[in-house]
Amino acid sequence: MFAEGELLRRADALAGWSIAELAARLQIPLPERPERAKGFVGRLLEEALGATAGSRPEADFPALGVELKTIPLDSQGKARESTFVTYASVDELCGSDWESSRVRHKLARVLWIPIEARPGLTFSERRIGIPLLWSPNAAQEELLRADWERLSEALIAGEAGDVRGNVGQVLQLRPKAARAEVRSLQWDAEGFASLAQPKAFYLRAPFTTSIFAAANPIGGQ
DNA sequence: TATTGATCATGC
DNA sequence: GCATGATCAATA
Repeated sequence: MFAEGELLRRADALAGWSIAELAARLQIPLPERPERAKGFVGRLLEEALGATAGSRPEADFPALGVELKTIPLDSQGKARESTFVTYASVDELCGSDWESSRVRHKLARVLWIPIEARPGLTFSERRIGIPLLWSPNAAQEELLRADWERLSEALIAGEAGDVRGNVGQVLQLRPKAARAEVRSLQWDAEGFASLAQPKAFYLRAPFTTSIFAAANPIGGQ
């Protein structure tokens, strides 16, 4: 396994490539219907950088503790989408605090790879940007912790897991399932089971935008 | 048009 | 079914 610096160097070397060019170099065919290939760009970058976890519940680079995330940015550097972090299960949140939470561990070290995005762009037109190796600063971590605690409490308290996506300043809980009617077994604080809609933590787009803005102040490229 | 809820593909 | 990777698309 290589070091963090080597990972960043490899990611830097991809900047300027388009998604189509990178796919061609890796001999990976482009999806015929891009609108149905939601995870394609993320998997392509995993492949390009040698991530090992695949679909296993691990960091993408276990030896480094680094999580790889692609993020669609528009021409102004604004994130176009929220960022999936991890599933939220009531029983796991019950005995957990922020320090030991999966959200904190997932976000402890993230290699962000911006990908040009705006409606109508093809894979040939979507270029890879300059990567950012990030850990939350004190202010960012405080925002995340406050939201995580609020959302966790709300999820645990909610009888049917009725926390909506409008709660949370930088972090939110949203449904995450193949279909809207999917329900999964959850246990509450007293150990009672119930069926609830699976939910996951997401980073709100403005927060992700601010990560790049802070790292790339006005005037920087 | 930004946000929230829903969905698509893949590998066990 | 669940966790990985996200983006689509209806709604507010």
